[in-house]
Amino acid sequence: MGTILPRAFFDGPTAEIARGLLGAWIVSDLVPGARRALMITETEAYDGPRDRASHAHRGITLRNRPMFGPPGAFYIYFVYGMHWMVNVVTGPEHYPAAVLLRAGIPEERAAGRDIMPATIKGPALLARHLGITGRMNGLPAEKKNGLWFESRAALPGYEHSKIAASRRVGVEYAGPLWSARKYNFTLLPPRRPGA
DNA sequence: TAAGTGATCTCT
DNA sequence: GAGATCACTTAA
Repeated sequence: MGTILPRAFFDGPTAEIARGLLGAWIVSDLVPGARRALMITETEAYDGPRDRASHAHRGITLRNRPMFGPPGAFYIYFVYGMHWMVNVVTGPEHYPAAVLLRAGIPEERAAGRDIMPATIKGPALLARHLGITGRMNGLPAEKKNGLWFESRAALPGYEHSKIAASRRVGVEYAGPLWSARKYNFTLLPPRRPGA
């Protein structure tokens, strides 16, 4: 059990929150019969109206509206006719920004193994693993909504993990300046597997 | 490397 | 209303 991250956690600079979420957990009661949790290992920041990689760059629309709303809510959208993407909204209300959740380690595979735990890698796979669909769009991350964030003790081997910052994935359309921005954050795995 | 898939957005 | 695009995944 961990401490639930309050809404205030998300009311700050987006890149900072994207880093802060690494090693934190997202917990879901959305899959019938089993609580699922992932330790977050990869995030991306989409920060403000000038970020040309962000859906909010061209102003508010029906789809991106949650990005303009209060921090700590989910922004979830559908792409390529089959995939759900999960973001959590950051920054002050009316400032469009969010953090995309791209990868995590499932707790059931992480516990008590001496092998390297398998990572759920890719935003659509992460969403599917946690049973997340568009019905969570715009809702705050709270336990009563079945999807929330927790701070917990680090997984074995991850106690002193470093963070790598690199370019965001799949945003070439944003042009050289914004696609080169190092807004992708990855929690580096331990040198040796397990603990 | 390319197909699959359909909502969304931008232009007519 | 039409056409292009897409913060991806999987099979080859």
